[in-house]
Amino acid sequence: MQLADAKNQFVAAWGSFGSNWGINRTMAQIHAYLLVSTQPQSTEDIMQQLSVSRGNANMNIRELINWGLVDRVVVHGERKEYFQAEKDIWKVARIIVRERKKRELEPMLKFIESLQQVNEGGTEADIQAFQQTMEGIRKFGRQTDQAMEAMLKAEESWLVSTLLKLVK
Amino acid sequence: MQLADAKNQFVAAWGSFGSNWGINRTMAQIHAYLLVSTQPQSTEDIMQQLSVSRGNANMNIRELINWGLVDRVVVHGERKEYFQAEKDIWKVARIIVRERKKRELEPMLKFIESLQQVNEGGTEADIQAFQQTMEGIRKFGRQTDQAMEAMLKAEESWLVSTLLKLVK
DNA sequence: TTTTTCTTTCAGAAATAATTGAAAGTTTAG
DNA sequence: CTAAACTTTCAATTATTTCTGAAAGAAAAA
Repeated sequence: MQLADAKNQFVAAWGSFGSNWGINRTMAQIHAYLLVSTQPQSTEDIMQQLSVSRGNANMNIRELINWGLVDRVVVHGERKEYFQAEKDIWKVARIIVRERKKRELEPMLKFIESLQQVNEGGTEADIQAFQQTMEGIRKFGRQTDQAMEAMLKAEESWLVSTLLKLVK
Repeated sequence: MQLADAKNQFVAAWGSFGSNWGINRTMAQIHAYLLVSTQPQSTEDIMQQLSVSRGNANMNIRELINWGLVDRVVVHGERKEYFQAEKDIWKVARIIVRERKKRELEPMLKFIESLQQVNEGGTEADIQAFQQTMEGIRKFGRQTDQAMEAMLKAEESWLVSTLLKLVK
């Protein structure tokens, strides 16, 4: 199999994988493209390789930098900006977990907790049922939060080395 | 706080939370609505409460049943179908993990593995760099897959009780 | 069988999200 | 300072996803 074909397939697949998870296609594709580029790439390179406009490229590169998945790098003697992706997949995963935890999980948990203050507008039993449903979600959310926290602090091998033992 | 308000807020929030994760808004809202309903609800109920069309309601209910998150139930003496959601959040989480693992993670892993067969079209170093990137993703994917497998088999408390120890 | 009740389908419409590209803004070089 | 090189912005356009509602299909009742 040809290297160039494999890279193209990877970029396309990463794009559609991303959109299944609420990440826009172009952002995921740029990330994939930088992951399989050996050299830092310019905006022009990205526009040309992925056939996207300058505005689109700029916006999504910026968002990737924002997440901490991509860095600007200076290429000696060149004026324009170049970009490269973090290649260590474990670091990438940690960044994504950290960001989604902060941006989505934590606000959701606060919200659920605020809903537990219900105290009128229904029978005792109805209120209790609602509170229990919220409590289930809250507990699960807290556990997920703690698990993510653990992952962020743990070593690369945390998952398998400990969980496999657990299953046995 | 009023019970009815809390329920409405929950439905709305769950809908927008879902769309951040690639789940369509109405599907998430129907799920949320059934989660906070004490009685099984009919299609009519759902249409009315969420202000959605019959087609939309039908389609998303079916998809929820497909995932295993919602069941059809027979209400004594009634002809039409009623629906209720699984209320145990841990069961819900397991179902979602199982389905996404099957639908997305496993196919992605197969695909990445297929890309590791690259063997021409670049310098030795370039090919190696690509293969290493793929290997990183593959390893991470395999570990995630195993962790999910562990979760599916483990008890409710698997996350915290074991991972917190790990962090210390 | 015929009617009634309920469920499913799907083409078109509406809503939402992503993208373009030209213009404005910024930075560096001369 | 002025021009050139590069980056950012954003209104308008395009693409994608979701939703509607009427019609067709199915199942139960009469």
